[in-house]
Amino acid sequence: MSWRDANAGGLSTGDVGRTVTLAGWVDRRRDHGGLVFIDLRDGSGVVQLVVNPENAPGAADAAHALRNEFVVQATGAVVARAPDLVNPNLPTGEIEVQVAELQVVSTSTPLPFQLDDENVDDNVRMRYRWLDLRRPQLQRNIRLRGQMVGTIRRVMESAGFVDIQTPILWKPTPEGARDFLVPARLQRGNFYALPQSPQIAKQLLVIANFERYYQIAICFRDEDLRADRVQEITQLDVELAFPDQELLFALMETMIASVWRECLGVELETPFRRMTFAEADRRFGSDKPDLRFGLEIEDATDATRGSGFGVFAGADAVRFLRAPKVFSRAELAALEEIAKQWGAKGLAYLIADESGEIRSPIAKFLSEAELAALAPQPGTTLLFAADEWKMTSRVLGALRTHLGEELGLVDRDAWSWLWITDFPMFEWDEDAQRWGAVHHPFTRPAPDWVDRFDTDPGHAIAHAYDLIGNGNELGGGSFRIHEPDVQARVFDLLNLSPEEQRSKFGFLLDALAMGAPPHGGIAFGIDRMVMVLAGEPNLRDVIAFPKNQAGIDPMTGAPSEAPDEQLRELGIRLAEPPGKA
RNA sequence: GGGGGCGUAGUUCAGUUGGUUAGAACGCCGGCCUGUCACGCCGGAGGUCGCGGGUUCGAGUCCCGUCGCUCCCGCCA
Repeated sequence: MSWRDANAGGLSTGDVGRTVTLAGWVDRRRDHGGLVFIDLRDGSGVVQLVVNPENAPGAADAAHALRNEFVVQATGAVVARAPDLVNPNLPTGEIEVQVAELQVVSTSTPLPFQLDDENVDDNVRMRYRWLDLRRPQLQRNIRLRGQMVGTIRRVMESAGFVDIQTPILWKPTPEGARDFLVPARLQRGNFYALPQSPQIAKQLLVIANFERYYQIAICFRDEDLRADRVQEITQLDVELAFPDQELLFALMETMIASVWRECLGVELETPFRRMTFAEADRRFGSDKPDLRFGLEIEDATDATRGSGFGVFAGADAVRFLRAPKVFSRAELAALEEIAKQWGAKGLAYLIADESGEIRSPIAKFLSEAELAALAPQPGTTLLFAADEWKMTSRVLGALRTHLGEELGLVDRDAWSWLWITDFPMFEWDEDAQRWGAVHHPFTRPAPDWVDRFDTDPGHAIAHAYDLIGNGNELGGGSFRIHEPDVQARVFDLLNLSPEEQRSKFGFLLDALAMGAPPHGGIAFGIDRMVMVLAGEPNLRDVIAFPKNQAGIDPMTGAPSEAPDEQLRELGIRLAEPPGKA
């Protein structure tokens, strides 16, 4: 006997007259005392079962006892509904199944929350994730994710990339995110680390003559969490020998376009737009601008050089956004809060109301010429940041993103794809008092910087790129250093002593010295890609079994304390009693 | 490490200037119901108001502390 010979959601008027056996979950039961209606749900959708005690008394008895989420098996004839009984809200609403036999396969206790309740606390949902996952929205997200990964694999395979797994137990890395450490029982006192990315492993594979490598890899970072940040992320990791940027970009655009075509039926326009980091910073105050709306940053530094407003006159940069709205006092206060959160000292504004009248606490300090240069149009508010250039970018970039959402400027039907190129290579780390790599220390300088990046690290440009989708950093990569001496010079600049270079990256330097081809690649955040694909604001809703913001899995209770015996075996003694850090 | 928000029934929430027995909806349980599709109608059960302390004749409400969750900043090569 088979459990079923049809899918609930797959039935249509073409099946009328067929006798089918279905199995699935009771989505809802409407018991009229005599007639009982059951919405039967399986992975394909929902269909209405009708149980009539006159035709099937046994089935009717079973039907009265049904509750939500019971698992049932039903056999009956597919019939067309009378025209006045058609349910236009249900894809299978033109038909129903007249039940002849009905079996309860499995019962359910009362549910901790209603599956159709959109607003249940995340932790309750995660605690009972198997229920949460039954909701149509999560079904869609998780199935979309599987479909996306399938598409990616097909595209990568057909382009000649070889899928190679790299170790989960790897070597702790000195730079980058905090490692998840794993005690090594066989080497007491020593630790593996879970990989933050297969970066070095994939470089070694290409050096090993696998000229096109890819992997769907899980990467671990022990950092604080956000709505769009989790500890274990899934990456599409790609590397190729003898790289050509045009080739790589085209391959990745094909991959993305295939995903959007096959998963959403959307044709993306390729090639994607490109912009240098400097241009993105200047126009949008961001290295991941959302181009589904305009609202570009304007520069008033020169116009306010001799301003009567001291803050403007003395600032390294004066830049502003021209928001298409006359904000209220309360709204301006809220915007200033956001600006301050991002590091601004304040948020100067200049309102031109509908009649063109200027309202601004700073207007009285501004000359006619300054006002003319700012050219405020009626019905707008100019929002100013006056600070060091970097801070004005940061603040106005954040405000721009906020206003894009808040004022409904974002075109919801559009897809914004953008390559950002020519990133700076190094960044001065104020705390550590040394240079740090913007991308990672294996990133190659741009061709005209290879010889001199260490003489002017503040201006050196890296051969690195990001792919931005709807304002999200979905992918990032670079060309790598394949010359041991160049790699050593980067390590020197990053203040790694020769001894550290040897102990931490000796194997990489050795490999680079034994016939390393030029190589480069890219990695995409699969989770974020699904998030953008599905239009989900929360990363946890595209992950089957996520953890909460404290890194706890409310379902399993992980992480949990280790028994003393286990710790002894590992040679570990807790310096402090278990608890929060 | 820091800032904002939240914490009342299984779930989502309301709860007035501090005042008698803390409410609603959904869910759950029982009964009725042969065309519903968020079925309907009648009845019922269900609460350590996160926890601890304080003020008060009296605290869900005010004060202090604490814990948890969430969003954000730092951090995330």
